[in-house]
Amino acid sequence: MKYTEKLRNSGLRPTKQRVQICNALFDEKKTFHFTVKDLAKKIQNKINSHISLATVYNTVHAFEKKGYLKQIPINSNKIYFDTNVSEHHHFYDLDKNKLIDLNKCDVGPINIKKKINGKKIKSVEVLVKLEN
Amino acid sequence: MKYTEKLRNSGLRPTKQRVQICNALFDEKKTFHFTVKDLAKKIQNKINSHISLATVYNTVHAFEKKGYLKQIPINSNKIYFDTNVSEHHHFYDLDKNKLIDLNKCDVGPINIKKKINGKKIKSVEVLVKLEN
DNA sequence: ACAGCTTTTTAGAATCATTATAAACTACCT
DNA sequence: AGGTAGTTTATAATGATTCTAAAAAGCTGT
Ligand SMILES: [Mn+2]
Ligand SMILES: [Mn+2]
Ligand SMILES: [Zn+2]
Ligand SMILES: [Zn+2]
Repeated sequence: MKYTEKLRNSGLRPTKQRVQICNALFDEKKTFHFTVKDLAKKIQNKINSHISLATVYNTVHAFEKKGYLKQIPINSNKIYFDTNVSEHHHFYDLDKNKLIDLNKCDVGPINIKKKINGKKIKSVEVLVKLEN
Repeated sequence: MKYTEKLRNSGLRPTKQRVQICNALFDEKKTFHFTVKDLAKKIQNKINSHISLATVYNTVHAFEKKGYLKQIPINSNKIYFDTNVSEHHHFYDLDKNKLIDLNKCDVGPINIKKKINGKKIKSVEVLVKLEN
């Protein structure tokens, strides 16, 4: 199987559900943005067995912890995830309510001048809000 | 009253509740970050009358629409607001779960190279995640 | 001050995303 | 195959936010 090793290597048992979620997430030609609800629906349409919503939540969080997915910082009461885990940024179209990728090369280098004692920078993410 | 004109000028009737919310938000020496629940609690402690949580929600949203407050882009299922409406950015301390201001001058100029047809940029916000 | 009209406040209910529970099931090891 | 720890599941619980519709308050003209 395509994803059994990936899962096993990060200490996650390659269950049928996890492999199906991997298929939905990582088989696509293009990376994409999603909420857990979106993803669960997508999987139901793809396969004809049912995966519990709780399992999709659990798995998405496990994958995020392993770095297979990341969350997108945005002010919403829903959490948006990204299958593109490379360093990149986002446009947020306020009218269509849609996220659009900004590759790292689409944004000039970002220089954080302030330091916080004893803390190190884990990530730097830019959100560019768009209107008409 | 200190805030009646401000409210009236933006088409909001200066009710007792709105003025009290203004006091809690804008009388502080320093700007701050909050959730609506936080703010409601702060107000209850300050005054000894009660303001409905729904009113605090309504008012915070009205103020945001008028530009007196802004939301902070962060991946959380709670919405964080900021009384600092100037162009600035944020550190997010992942361990303490706390937001820290980055003044505009703490971050070098940000150059967005990509354009989206027919859209204009409303804001550019940076979130810098910190870990130990 | 008062009537008439509009906006606002309010308690409570409804909604919706997310997390917790704990029993049934499955993968893995020997 | 049997034992054990990890996983899935339906369902309940939680918690933030929004909705509702009736009561209260603000405003304008008299
Ligand atoms: Mn992406
Ligand atoms: Mn601030
Ligand atoms: Zn992205
Ligand atoms: Zn701030």
